[in-house]
Amino acid sequence: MSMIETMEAEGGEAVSLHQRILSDISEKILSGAWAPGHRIPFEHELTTEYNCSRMTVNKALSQLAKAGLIERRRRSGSFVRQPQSQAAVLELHDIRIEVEALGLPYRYERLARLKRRSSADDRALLGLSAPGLVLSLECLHFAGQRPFAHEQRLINLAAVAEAGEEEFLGIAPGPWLIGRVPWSQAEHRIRATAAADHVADALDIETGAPCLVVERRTWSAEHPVTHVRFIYPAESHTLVARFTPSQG
Amino acid sequence: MSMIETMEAEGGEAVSLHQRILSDISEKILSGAWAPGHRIPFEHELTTEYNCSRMTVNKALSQLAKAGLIERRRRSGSFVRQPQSQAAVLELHDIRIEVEALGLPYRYERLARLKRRSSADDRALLGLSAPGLVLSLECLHFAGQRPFAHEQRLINLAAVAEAGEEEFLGIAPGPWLIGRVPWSQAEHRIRATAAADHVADALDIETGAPCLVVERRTWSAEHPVTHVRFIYPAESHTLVARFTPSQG
DNA sequence: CGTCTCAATATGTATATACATAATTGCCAT
DNA sequence: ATGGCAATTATGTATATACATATTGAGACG
Repeated sequence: MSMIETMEAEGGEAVSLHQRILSDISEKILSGAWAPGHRIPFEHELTTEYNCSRMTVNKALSQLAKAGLIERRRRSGSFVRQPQSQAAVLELHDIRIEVEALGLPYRYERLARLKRRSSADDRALLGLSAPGLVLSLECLHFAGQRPFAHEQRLINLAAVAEAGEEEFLGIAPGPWLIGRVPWSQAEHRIRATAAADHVADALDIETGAPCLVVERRTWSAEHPVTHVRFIYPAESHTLVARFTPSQG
Repeated sequence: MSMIETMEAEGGEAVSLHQRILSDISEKILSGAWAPGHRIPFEHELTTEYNCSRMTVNKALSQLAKAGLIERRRRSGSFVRQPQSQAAVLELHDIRIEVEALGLPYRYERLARLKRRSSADDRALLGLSAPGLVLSLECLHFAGQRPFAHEQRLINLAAVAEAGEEEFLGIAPGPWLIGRVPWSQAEHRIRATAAADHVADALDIETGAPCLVVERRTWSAEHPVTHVRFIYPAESHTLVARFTPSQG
């Protein structure tokens, strides 16, 4: 009776059962169909519902528990946990606007520009699988006399061909892209780091000084568009995000 | 020959094998002993090293892969991924969950606790206008053996009187508050900084080393509830946030 | 000399089974 | 009633096994 059907689980996609259980239950929880506190079916019941072994159900539920969506109690069952995730509103920030909000004159400078075939690093940053042309840019943003942020950017020319003809001397890549490419998804990574020589020079700070790094990847309809890394000298910059719980 | 020894794996703690494999490998990666790109032993080899079945090893490695610490390639093996730990969405994050998602044992320690009348600084941080009682806490969160985050917290006792009776020895203030106080608004500030003496000591890093600072203020129905400042050693931590435009 | 095929290999997913552990239920004796 | 002691139950962890699937590497062939 062993008949491993990794695919085509009764007319579906080519997904593993494990995945299917996971998404089914996540769906029910995130959609609110199963409210916080609700007891989800016992492993035993899911076993018959999905016609699989307890191990499979158990693995999926354990993962949901680790992700914080459910809470498991021996002898009692598994329950939907209360809060829910809060969407972060970190907005695509425009450095010019930030600087001008401080009442300081904004200035932009393009340091370097290079069109090349994507390296493995480039592809990793952009999330590309196949090689192709990319545009690599390095820029500086000033607030008054002082360097405010260092920008290192990759643009996937397969997605935005016209960028290959632009020099980016008079306009920063951010505003240029926003006007041209509708983005459908973005991912931010925020961390602290010690300034490397190269960047420290550009920002006129000491090598090793703490900096805030904001990296952003943007997709347009599943196509990777650009990757950008902003480096701000510490103390000069704070990100602010506000939340209101998405109701209870 | 089945002899499930959930405990006392050759003179150790009462930890599951699964956990032990997870922390062993995480430890090697996070400490740098296994550099990015390094091929970790095949499942087959770990099977003999830990004297267990492949399923157990497989579960642990799959979890590490999901946590982003390693990358698995069929026919080639499993490799340490480049950057560092990531995880942590920019929600109301629970440090315990972050740490456990890395497969490391979580430990919490309260360093200091002080009930006092609010100073001007306290009021500024909490956003209070009138003086009153506050509870000041200092805590440390560990991932395995190493300090993971330093927490400095103020609780407005006018809003949460019961907190004054709690020692916070067995439970961290975050989870304690979440279970008790419905929050209606929160504000995050994120920046980089150089570790001050005091914090560097606690985190076991060098004074002046770059750190990521996450501050959060929380309100419940217009009443300031708490202000907390988490300090993470740089490189050990990255915030990740995903967006999809909310259309308009 | 390139390329095509095939076997070997490491991971991926699933099963059936076994025993451990914690919590609740219910029963029994006091 | 009630305090304590099983029995039951649901989850937790581990094993051995089976087959799927992707990729590498070596050998066959045009």
